[in-house]
Amino acid sequence: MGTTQLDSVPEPKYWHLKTVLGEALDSDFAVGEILPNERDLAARFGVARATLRQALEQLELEGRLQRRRGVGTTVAPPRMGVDVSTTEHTWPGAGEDAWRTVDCTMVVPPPAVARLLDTDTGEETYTVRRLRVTHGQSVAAELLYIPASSVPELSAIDAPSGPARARAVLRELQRLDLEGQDRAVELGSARVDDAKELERLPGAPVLVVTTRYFTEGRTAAVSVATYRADTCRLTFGDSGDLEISHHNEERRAS
Amino acid sequence: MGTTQLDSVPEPKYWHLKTVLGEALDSDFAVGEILPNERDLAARFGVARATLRQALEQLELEGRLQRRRGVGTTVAPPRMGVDVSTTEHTWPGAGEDAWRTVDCTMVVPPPAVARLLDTDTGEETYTVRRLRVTHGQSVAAELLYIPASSVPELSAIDAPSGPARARAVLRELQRLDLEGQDRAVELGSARVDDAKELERLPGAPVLVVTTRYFTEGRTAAVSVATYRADTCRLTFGDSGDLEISHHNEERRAS
DNA sequence: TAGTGGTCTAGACCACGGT
DNA sequence: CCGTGGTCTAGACCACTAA
Repeated sequence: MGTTQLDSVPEPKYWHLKTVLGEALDSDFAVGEILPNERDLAARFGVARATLRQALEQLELEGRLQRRRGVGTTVAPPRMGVDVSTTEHTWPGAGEDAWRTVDCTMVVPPPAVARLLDTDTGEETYTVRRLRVTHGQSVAAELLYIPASSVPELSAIDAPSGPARARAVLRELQRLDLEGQDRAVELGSARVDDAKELERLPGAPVLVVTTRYFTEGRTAAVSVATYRADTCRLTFGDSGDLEISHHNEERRAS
Repeated sequence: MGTTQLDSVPEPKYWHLKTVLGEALDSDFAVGEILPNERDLAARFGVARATLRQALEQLELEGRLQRRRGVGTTVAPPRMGVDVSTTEHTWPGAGEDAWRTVDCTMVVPPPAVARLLDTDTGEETYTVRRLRVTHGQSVAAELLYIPASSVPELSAIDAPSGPARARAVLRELQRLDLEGQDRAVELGSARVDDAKELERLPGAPVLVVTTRYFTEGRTAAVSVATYRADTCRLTFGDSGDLEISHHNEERRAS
């Protein structure tokens, strides 16, 4: 008889639903296929729509579903691997990387960034906006903060904004010796401006990659890049094409 | 009068709530302090409890709050930096790293892992369970999959499980030449067993770090480590002690 | 036992995308 | 215009923790 799992800890409905739906996605649906709408699905499973939505939210968080208002819920393709390795010791914008430079403004960086830059809080920095596009999709939005002291040659010119200015700042950066960089990844939620660039709703889960660029023993620039957490897998190294599934298999001892 | 924000796109209540609460956290609360309970807060802001909860969920996702059933909602400390840099070319378990080895079982790896290992689907592998503890907190749970072919010396022994067995497998691994490793990070939700180890509810957001260990041109082992996304910031490099805030400041052009 | 957060319901209305 | 997902409500009960 073996100790058959006592239902001493009954599984929440949405959790069970998520499992069932996940299995259905594996067996009965193709990538891109649209699911029945939420009201129908809820009725079919005999739960309230809010409960069904809780399950769908989890599956979306795991990158298995994509939901768009006014359209419907579709089966998401596997996450794409996005290389964020730090091996190449280059400044941002060097060579032709995957980033599209959008514009440049003078901005007072958030306190946390100011702390990294070791500038006075309230001091403005050049702030370059860039977008990372891969396979025709916007996967990340970045803000690059560069204190004026890092690019002294630029201080004379007056018009401190616009795409041309952005490229000028990047060009000026590359004249410095890049001594190193370090990187951190954490979970965040998309600010309204990032959300718009990434074609997501505000608050959507994102992976925030913070990079410090060092030169002459100090921090010359700080980049805060927000990657779509639903569609991206960040890779460090030469494994951009490996495929990680999103299944939630339980451990099965032999 | 300046162009006062037309409410052409009215902000959702929960989003506005999140902003207000976030500011209150900065100014009026200390780390560890407990907030009023959800029913009181909802009443105070004149919204339904579900709406308030949506705001709290976002703040928790950003690592600013911690909620525990039966206890209350507290202000979370800043996320801790956890080093996951790949620079040290060592096998897992070498030296004294931050991992605590728990046990070892024979498990059929999930298909995605089997694909990385290039084993037959359905083939069992040694599976070592480890826990990463930092500052007295469990921050990550790992499953290390090692095909029997990677540690041929072990195949004779019979008892294939237990902590002693786990250490034996790791010891055997370190006799191999580690030629390289690569790493990927993506968002996931905690499986029930990981959730228990991490003292979180099932489905809690986690950062999944997948590492491949190479030897002799093939993949000798694959590690799948799930880190608590609420309390951890993964660092790559020597920046373990830098502090990134979780604020959602908007860009303010000068 | 009292109080907390977690789950669930059955409605309602809104914002958006396509027809 | 209709159908979709997104937001919101006002309840209810459950699971957990601590006194």
